[in-house]
Amino acid sequence: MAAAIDCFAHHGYQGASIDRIARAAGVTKGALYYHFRDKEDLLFQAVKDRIGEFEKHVLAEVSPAEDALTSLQRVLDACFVTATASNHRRFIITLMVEALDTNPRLSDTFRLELRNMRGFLEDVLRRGQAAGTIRQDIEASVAARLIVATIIGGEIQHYQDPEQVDLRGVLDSQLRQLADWLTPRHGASQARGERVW
Amino acid sequence: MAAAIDCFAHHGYQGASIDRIARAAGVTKGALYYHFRDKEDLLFQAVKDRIGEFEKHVLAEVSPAEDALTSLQRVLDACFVTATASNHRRFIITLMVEALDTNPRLSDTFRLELRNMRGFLEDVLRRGQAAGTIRQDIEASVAARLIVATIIGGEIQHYQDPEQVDLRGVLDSQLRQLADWLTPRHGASQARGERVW
Amino acid sequence: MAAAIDCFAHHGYQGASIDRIARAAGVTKGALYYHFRDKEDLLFQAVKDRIGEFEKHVLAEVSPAEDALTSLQRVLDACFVTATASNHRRFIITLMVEALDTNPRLSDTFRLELRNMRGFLEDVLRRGQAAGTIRQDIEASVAARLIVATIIGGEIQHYQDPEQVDLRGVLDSQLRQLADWLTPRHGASQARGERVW
Amino acid sequence: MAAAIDCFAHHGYQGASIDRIARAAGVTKGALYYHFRDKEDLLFQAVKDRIGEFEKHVLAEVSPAEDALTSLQRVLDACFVTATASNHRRFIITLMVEALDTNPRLSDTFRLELRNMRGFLEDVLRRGQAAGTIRQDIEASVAARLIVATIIGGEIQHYQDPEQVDLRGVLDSQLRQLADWLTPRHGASQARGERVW
DNA sequence: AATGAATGAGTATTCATTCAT
DNA sequence: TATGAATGAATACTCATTCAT
Repeated sequence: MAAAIDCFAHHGYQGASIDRIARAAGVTKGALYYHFRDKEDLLFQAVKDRIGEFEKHVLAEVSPAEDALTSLQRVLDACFVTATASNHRRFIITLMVEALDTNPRLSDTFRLELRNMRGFLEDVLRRGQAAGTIRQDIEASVAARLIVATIIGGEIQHYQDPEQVDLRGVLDSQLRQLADWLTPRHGASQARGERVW
Repeated sequence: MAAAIDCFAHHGYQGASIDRIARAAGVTKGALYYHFRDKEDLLFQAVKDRIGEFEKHVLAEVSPAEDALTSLQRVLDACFVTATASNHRRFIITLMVEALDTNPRLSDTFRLELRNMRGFLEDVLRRGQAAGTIRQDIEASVAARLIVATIIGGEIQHYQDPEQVDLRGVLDSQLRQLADWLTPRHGASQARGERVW
Repeated sequence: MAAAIDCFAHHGYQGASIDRIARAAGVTKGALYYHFRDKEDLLFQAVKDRIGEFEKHVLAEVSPAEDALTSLQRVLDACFVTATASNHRRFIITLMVEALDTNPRLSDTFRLELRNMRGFLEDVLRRGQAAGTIRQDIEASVAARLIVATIIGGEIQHYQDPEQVDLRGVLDSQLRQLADWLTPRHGASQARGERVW
Repeated sequence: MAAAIDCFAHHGYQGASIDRIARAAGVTKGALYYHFRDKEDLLFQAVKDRIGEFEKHVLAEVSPAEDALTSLQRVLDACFVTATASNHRRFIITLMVEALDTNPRLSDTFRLELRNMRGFLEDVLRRGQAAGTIRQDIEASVAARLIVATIIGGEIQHYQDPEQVDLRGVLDSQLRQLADWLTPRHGASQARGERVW
């Protein structure tokens, strides 16, 4: 399975041949087919495995009690760890893009995962708004989309150009930007309580 | 060529067979091989074509004289147009992710393009800082990375889940966020002129 | 196609590998796949070809004007020729039995062919009855079934055991039996005109 | 073994995978290989089992003392029972045709069985001729071949097209035809004792 | 007596590429 | 310029068989 994830992460679904995966795993193709129904099954098991692991990681780190910005930091840290320690974020991003039009069932899985992630962030932000640590005039769902966008876009830039784009740096600056933007101000529009988002 | 771009955009490089491209183009495989050395050549011509077109589009729209935020809006609009009118942004994003490990030469091309784009945005921001319309305490290069990240991440979320993620909406909210964040404040830290980014 | 028919006739559908057929035909597998969509397509083309040829042969030999028994002889002769000169009857019988449960579409084709053949014989017999050369008390449809049964059964015995079962001899004796049985008698039951079949 | 016979009967030898047989039998492949040397061994045991059972059935039903036509009826009845109650006739016919060229050893077995059957029928007919209930001018061996032919041909038509070809009906009409044909006449040629068969 | 895991040769099929015409 | 036929290597997958346990 580890070998499969590695191959999928680097070559994509179509590019990772069963032959290569088997060789990487040090077994024969027959052995793979004994454990997995077909290539798609292998892929799905791998995807489920990794998504589950990521969600577990996030849920373990983020406690509902704490401050919204701290929670945000925890999520970004989880992304960093799973993106660098294992190659598992890359695995997911590579396959998500490849699946867009080619594999509806896989695409469904990823769509659901991103929805979950946006939903999770939305909750965090709403709790922050209730606690008064997050601006009221920002729509949580819109902000969640922006956060997810920056994470994905940052990761891709990093994979593309590790020399110029340091993932840690991107995530840190992103967090500072978000803190800057999400924290209540003491200016005029805020005082009037208008919702501009 | 249009047929090739379409096939590549939807099925990726590996998934788009010469046969399918030829059929989509209404010619035979032999005809393709008369005009292009091989599949990779076809891909490169397609990529060059589209990247060039996008850059032309942006450069035509953005005039160096105007306000930084207006320029930013122009860039986002260009992204929107090329992402929806043709499928050419999707073509680029799909192939960029697929190429990451599998095609170094193609990956180089995309790396260069993203560097260009970040450089372009950096220039715009720096001009804004010089004109005083953009906060001084933000590092232009870091902000450029964030902008590119949100664009790419927003697009991917949109392709993934068009029902829940409306590209126009994402880009608009992104522009408002950037305006909010990049515009000079009249608070304390700003006054002191510290650079926190 | 000739090579394919030969392979199918001797090894059956499952036993005839594309590899073997291609080698027998002196081309590569790719060439086969250029001309036929898949193995089943190749089989169907072959079956259609041979069934059509057999039917043409029979229809060319049998003129509606002539005596019923002469027509019968012509049909049996056609079976003999196509069973020995080419291997095409064997091809059909082998595949018909193999297809029984495994290939519904092919089985349908064969079902239709046997129905055609029974229908054809029925017509011949009915014309004989109308002309008074065939007993009235025999139901044409039942007799048609018996005739087809003896042909198929005779062929199979011949393929099974060519030393002991000479196809020519079986068909000849069969014709004599049929003549003996189908020709009107001058005995009692016949005089009374009862239909016992 | 029952599961194997069932699988072989429906899918043929090549089409019945060890896996499927094992699953149908509710055991693992390993268990099969403990009891049978290989797939061919399994097949041979199954064939021997069924052929033996059929012969026992026939011999138990047919007593040498009785009338030839009654014996014939008994044989046809045995065919009917073993063809419908179990699927064992079908098993034999399917495999017999498949084995023709592909499995010489199996083909030998079937050749022997058909020879036995023809020999058995020949004996019955000869006894009938000795007793005067069967026409003298028919060669017993030729008639035996015809009888076997009609049985096999009738069965195949029935398996092929159960809606149009009712096995019971075919066998009944066949028996009546045989009775009609084999019974001594009181006409001219018969009186002269010529052998036309 | 039986299992579960594994093997390796084989199967149908695809696909980038070539080439005579 | 373009086609149609062909190639050969690669691909996903199957299956009879083996074997340690």
